Amino acid sequence: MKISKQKNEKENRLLETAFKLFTEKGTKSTSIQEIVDNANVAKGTFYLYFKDKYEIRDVLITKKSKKLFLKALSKMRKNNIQNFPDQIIFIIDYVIDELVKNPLLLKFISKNLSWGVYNQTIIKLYDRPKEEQDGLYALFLKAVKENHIELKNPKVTLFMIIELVSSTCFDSILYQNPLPIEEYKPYLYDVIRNLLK
Amino acid sequence: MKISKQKNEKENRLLETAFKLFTEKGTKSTSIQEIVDNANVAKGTFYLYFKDKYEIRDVLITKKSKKLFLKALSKMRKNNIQNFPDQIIFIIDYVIDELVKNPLLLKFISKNLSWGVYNQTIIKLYDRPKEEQDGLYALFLKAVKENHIELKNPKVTLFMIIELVSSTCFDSILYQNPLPIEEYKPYLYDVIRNLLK
Amino acid sequence: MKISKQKNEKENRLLETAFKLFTEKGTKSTSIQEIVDNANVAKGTFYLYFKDKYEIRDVLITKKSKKLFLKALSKMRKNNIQNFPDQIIFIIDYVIDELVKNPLLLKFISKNLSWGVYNQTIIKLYDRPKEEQDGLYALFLKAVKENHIELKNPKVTLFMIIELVSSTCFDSILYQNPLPIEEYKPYLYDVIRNLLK
Amino acid sequence: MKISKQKNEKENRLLETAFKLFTEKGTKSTSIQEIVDNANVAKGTFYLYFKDKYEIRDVLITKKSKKLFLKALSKMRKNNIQNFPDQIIFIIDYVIDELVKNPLLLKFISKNLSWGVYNQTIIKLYDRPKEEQDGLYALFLKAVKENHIELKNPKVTLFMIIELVSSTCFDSILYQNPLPIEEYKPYLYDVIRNLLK
DNA sequence: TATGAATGAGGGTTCATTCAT
DNA sequence: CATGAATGAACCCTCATTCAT
Repeated sequence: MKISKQKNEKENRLLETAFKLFTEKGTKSTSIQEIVDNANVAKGTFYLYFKDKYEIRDVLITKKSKKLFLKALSKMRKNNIQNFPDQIIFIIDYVIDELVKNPLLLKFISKNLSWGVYNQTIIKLYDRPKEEQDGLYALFLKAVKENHIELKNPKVTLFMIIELVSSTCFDSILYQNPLPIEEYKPYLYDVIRNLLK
Repeated sequence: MKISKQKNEKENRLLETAFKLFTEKGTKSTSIQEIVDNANVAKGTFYLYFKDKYEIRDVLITKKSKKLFLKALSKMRKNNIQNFPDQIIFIIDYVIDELVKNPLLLKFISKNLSWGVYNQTIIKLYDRPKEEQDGLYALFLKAVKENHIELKNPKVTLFMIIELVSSTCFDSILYQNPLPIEEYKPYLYDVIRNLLK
Repeated sequence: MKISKQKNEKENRLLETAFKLFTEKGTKSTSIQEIVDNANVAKGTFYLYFKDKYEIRDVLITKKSKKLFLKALSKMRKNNIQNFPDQIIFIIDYVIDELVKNPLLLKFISKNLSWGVYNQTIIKLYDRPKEEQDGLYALFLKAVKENHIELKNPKVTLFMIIELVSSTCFDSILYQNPLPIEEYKPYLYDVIRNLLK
Repeated sequence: MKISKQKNEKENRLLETAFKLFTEKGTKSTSIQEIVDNANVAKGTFYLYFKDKYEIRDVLITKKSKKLFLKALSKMRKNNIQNFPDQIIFIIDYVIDELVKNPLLLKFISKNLSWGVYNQTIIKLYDRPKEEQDGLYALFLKAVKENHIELKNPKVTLFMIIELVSSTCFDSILYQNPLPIEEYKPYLYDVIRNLLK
């Protein structure tokens, strides 16, 4: 038990250090040497846990994203929001606010994902056998049905929403382009509500 | 004159070779050595024209994009399309079709641009003093006015359109996700027409 | 007793696994990690039985060679061959045939021994105090005497035979160079019979 | 011209240094780092001339062997030896004496070639289009014919001679086993003369 | 005996950049 | 303008060996 604790501790230290460095200076220009130096771990130890720099990056993206969405979902349930478009907006709003608070995370995600890939990451996030019923896409579908909303193609709609939000908010939060995020939100939510009609 | 032709010829050979290699094997794993070898040029010559690998990459993105949009605009004018939303859709449709024909270009652009950056690239494309009146944003504004279209914030609208198109079409063309591009187009154009009301 | 059986079992598992990997991918590119993984044994356990990778290799060469020659000798005795040169040829022929059947073993031996070293390995094979009378060299000497064969220097003759056989047969079996082994044998045996006159 | 001289100089310095280190401590335990350090050359320079450690080793073996045999042939011609077996013995004797004087070279060759491979290296040594008539095998054949010597299969005979000489002399020179080389020579030359009858 | 997490020296390789020609 | 040999920092990765459990 003590051993497995230590083991976990090293892995965590590597993950946290890598995240810090990746956000500060980008994945490409962070060397494994730097990661292990800052994590106070031997070089070989890195390879005990991760195949290479890109594996630790992917683990980080998945972990961080999962955490973010789980928090959003749980908050939404607590707030007892019933109306479907309101639920969607709530989740988006929550995630945006989190990213505003944590621009490093935003930068990290944005720098490591090309167009469209985040979409797949997020949708697949919960698609594990046991939790499938709770997967993001499954939840979306279920909610669409229950709220008697008619969409020509719900999958396409979800896809467009995720892409629109992620690609535009990145600019808005980090560069206030075309508007600061709080001013941009009304336009964005307007379009989303339109998409859900 | 012959000399400056030759000079230009070397630069062009470097650009074309770099483009070919970047699309085939990615920017990162293309070395300057490979570029100059394939361009039949000495290594030092590369540095006469470009600061480093990333400068030549940026020059390429801008050149290729500019060419693409200029062709789209010129085609649109020839076709004498008057109605404003039709004009927008025509340009988008033309660009998408070009990228479908040339997926290497699409892949190159997508792999070298993170969220939101393409947007800025495109908008700034023509924002040089002399051509400002013909800049993409300027053209958009002028057309909005002339067609008596009322948009709360035209800049935001243009921004959302570009981001939505670019981020979703990448997935659709390359991976048929969520739908093959031809099936996806109707949904996309529908949303765009809605945005322009 | 059960314990010592288990101990022996682990050692044997290590030996067999190492042999398999060494023949498949070479000694140098087989790591101790691979050996212990395939033997289902912990890494530390390896060091309980062998000093390093090269010790286990040497143990293997000796064990495998010893087994081969013991089998050849026992077969020869069963066949009741009396004439001395016939005995020598029989043993050589038997060993060659075994190596033809098992080219991995041949490759393993050939890749791990440089010129002349195999000779010493073989000659010393039985030179342990108690068995000296049965050592290869002792046997050879005894047989020379008993058959009233006159050799200027029996040791030199045995040495030349072993070297000639081992160095030429390797090429012949594995690469059919200068001839396939079955066509080469007559030339080889001819020379050996000449050496024994 | 000055450049190509300098270029050649670096390559030669690398070759000589590598040879020295390889003979002193073996190919495997000589690192490229050591080679370039001792040659006063940057690490990258090594890769300008050789793919890896094993390419420089092979270049060395071929160069050194070629030199050795060319010297032997030229000496033989000067000495005007006519009788064929005497010619063969002369060449072997010359090469043996050279290796006795230069045991490092012998060790280097012996440590880097497994059974039978040297044979091929030597035979192919001069088999280039223009010199084919002077190739070792061609020379052997021509001489066999001219001296009206009848051999069942000259290629096999040459093969056996080379292997017998190389594999036994290594032991004899370096370890005086089974006899010091000068005492061993008569036995060896006896067998060779027998082979050539 | 047996384990296997941790180590870190050491090796091979790449490549952007410089500079003398 | 053009060259390309030379550089050497930087990187990734492997693996034999140790040692606390």
